[in-house]
Amino acid sequence: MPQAEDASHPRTATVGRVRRPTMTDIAARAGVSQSLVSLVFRNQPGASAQTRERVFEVARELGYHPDGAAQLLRSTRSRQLGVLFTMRHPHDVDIVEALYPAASQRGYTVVLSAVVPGRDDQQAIGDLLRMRSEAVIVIGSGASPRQLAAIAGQVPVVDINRRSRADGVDSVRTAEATGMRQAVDHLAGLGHQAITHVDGGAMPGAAERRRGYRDAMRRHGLTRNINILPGDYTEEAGAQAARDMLAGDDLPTAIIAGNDRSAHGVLGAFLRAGIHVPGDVSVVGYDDSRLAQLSFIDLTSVRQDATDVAELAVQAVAERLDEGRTTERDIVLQPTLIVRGSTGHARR
Amino acid sequence: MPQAEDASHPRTATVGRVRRPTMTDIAARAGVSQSLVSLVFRNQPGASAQTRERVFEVARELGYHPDGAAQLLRSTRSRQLGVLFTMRHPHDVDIVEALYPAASQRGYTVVLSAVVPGRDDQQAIGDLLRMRSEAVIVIGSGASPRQLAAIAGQVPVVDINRRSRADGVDSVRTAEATGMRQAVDHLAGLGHQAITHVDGGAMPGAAERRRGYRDAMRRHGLTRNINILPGDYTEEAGAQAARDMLAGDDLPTAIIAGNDRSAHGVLGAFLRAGIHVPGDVSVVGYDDSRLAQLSFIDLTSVRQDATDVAELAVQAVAERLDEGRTTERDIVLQPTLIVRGSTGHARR
DNA sequence: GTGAAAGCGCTAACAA
DNA sequence: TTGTTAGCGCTTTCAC
Repeated sequence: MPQAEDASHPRTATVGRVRRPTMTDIAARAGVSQSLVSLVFRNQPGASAQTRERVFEVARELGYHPDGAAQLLRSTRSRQLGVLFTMRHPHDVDIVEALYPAASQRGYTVVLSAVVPGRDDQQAIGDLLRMRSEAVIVIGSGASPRQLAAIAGQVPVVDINRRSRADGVDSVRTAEATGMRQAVDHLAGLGHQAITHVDGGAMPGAAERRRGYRDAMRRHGLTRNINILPGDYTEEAGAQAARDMLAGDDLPTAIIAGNDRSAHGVLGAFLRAGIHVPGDVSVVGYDDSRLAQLSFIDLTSVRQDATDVAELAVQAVAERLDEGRTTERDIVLQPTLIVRGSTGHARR
Repeated sequence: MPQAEDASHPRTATVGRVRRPTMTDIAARAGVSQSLVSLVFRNQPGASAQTRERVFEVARELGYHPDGAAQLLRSTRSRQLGVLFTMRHPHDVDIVEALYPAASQRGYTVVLSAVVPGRDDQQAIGDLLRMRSEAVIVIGSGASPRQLAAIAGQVPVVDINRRSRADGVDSVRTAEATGMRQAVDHLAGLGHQAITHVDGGAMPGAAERRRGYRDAMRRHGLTRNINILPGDYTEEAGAQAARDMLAGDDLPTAIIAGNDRSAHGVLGAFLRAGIHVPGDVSVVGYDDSRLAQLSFIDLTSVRQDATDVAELAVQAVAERLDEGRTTERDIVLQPTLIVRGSTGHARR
């Protein structure tokens, strides 16, 4: 965790940056004390309207920007929430976007740290802690329970879309089983029996969705029709699964993909092969991301509301930070099936 | 710019966070001075191997994380590059990802700030400056030249995918005209004459692509076939344009979309309508993003290499920060047409 | 309504 | 090889 840094790029350099104006500069120019300037910016009582105006005016003249490092250093609280994310999944992006207003509502600020090829969870989390994040919100990352537990020892952690199996880690997720049941119910109601699931492998929530699919199929007496194809939440996995189905002689009448991206791949591969959706095969996605909502995709999908997820995640964090909760919470949302044009009556 | 903050969420709170271990804590426990600990972490010469080891050991015991705020405050340089981005466009995401290694190569670190609904460029930039970003890299944002020029007065700014029209702002972009010419050449070579362009409206690079399309068409003696449909780089705009074409009686034999997302919409709407690509109509995208590369989309696209763009952007910044360049640079990359399965001989 | 002063956790120059 | 010292730009008492 503590790691020596590369010393080849010195922090002090010859060229570097010019000095930015400070509160002291403003104070000098406005003819007041630096502490008064601080007070004004913090909107605290104790300065005359005239002084306030003068301070703002000088600040504007000087092009002043508050120095976050100094604020952070001096303050006991940072009120910053660290967000760990990848930019791969549209639904994750929706959650990140929704976190801004959710955090802001409770007086928190968001700090982003991306996991990208060549920059793993560990580094991304390190950055977040270095920046004094008071909590870490993890969105669909590959961080292990062990890793998360280690962070949770330092700051509250919320794992999104995955049941937390680590001590001190809260989780916000949807009732995957319910979502899958809704999907299967919907399809069964349309007369489908041969319903195949393209799963998400080891991705967050995939195991629960798989289980939910199995249970729902059994409940409908479709045990013998249970069919799970391996996938990983990507378009290519969905497309590959679709091609495999086409290559076999057992094309199901309906497919439930592990997520929307996978469904997109299934849809694309089918359309290319001249298979009509939903005429020949019905397709259901999961997440109800932007992708599902596109008019030419028009995908029936299990909706996980990004706004709700974001708000509950921030709430979980706030409960720990502001209200002193110390026990784990596993927050489960109820998903809703959004029926669109990719599902219809079973063929024949 | 200088703005009073909301005082309702105090920086100091009752519950908040526990104290994190500091260098002083490590020093005390390891029986050395705090400055020696600092020296060890900075990997500077002047500490015995034994001391180093002891310091690291204690740090691990204590779960020490360096305090970025303090480092930042104390250091003359932050070596942080602020990146302004939205998460909407796959190509932008590719650039963000590529910026990490590019920055790291030159000893810089990346700080992200997202523009999302309800959080405009101004706020996102403010955050970046507050965090002591030494430069701002702007990716396909809606920030006005005026805004960018204002920031450029404080720190170097690189505008990606858009020709900088602001003082002190560098830009990194591809030769849009060349890209469009390659696309038109390719299509003309396949016998296409009725080549329509679905443009990107006011989006970055769209005007140049439009112009490039017109010029290329003229060069091929296809002036009378010039046809530009309004768009905005989104799937829905592409889909709408496709539907409009289908509704008319003038379906072109080829379409060049403003970007891959738009092409995706065109493709989707056509496929839905039973139009075969490339049998009936050829489609070309722009960006060569992940989307274009998907096997079931397989889109011929004008490639803008994200890695190159990222490296040149960081280079431009480094030239200003480390080498003292003060004049503007407009860096133009040559794009390459990547031919895939969405283009073929003109019908009839 | 205003100012002086202390100190957040570090870096960096200097002394020992 | 190690320790001392002085801030970085702010927030936050506590005096005036």
